[in-house]
Amino acid sequence: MSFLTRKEEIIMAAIWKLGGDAYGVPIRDKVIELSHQNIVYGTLYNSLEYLIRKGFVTSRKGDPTPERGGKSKTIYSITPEGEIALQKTKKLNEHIWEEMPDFNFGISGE
Amino acid sequence: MSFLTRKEEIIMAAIWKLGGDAYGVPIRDKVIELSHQNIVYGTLYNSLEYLIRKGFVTSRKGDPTPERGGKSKTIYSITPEGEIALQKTKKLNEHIWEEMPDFNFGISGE
DNA sequence: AATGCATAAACGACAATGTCGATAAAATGG
DNA sequence: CCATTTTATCGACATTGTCGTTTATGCATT
Repeated sequence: MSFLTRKEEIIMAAIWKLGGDAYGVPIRDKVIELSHQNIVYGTLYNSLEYLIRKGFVTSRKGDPTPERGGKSKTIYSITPEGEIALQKTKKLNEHIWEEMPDFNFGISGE
Repeated sequence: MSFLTRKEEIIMAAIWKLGGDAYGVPIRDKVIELSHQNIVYGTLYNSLEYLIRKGFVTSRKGDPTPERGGKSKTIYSITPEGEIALQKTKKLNEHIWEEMPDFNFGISGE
């Protein structure tokens, strides 16, 4: 495709809204908040892997200062290429939806 | 997911903009116009199949009055469920992109 | 220091979608 | 009939999406 997939878009937007980099748990929370849909960690980390392969995201190990426990956090950051991809996706969205003729869109009841 | 995928979204939007139903060739043209990306028929018809399975689109054979030749056209139409899916996708887009903090978004040069 | 608990990430198998090139089917004009 | 045009379908393979399970790591309590 060359655009972000829907899932990628949501995940990238989530990281973006978290300031451009964040680790798995808050990313997941934000994805759920944005999409109103659950996402399990397996799915999230897999998708992040795809994004890394494409060069839209990088990852690095975080500080070894966990509050309570757990593996060391992996911080995911959006790359410049990732920003561009996000921007292109935004443009695509706008283009797709502009001047959308309304037949009976959203007027189901009256 | 439960949302339309990116490809599905583009194809649905294309049919929508064509008045709610259309056959393969104009759909393809519209998809290319909307996405600025090529799409081969194999891809298009496959995706249409997925949409049919999901109940977002129906198909029927068109009039047997081709201009020059070709198999009889297959007309694809958006169902009420398809409209709803399209609407949900639109809402999702809006939600994802609202209040998007601009770091240096789109300001690459100066 | 062992055990259990909580947190974070990674694995692995399989399903769903996306992609492309090649092929088939139908109709018309010569 | 045959070549050409138009439309649709097939089939193989790549990429993404999904989920349940497992591993790693550190803190707290005994």
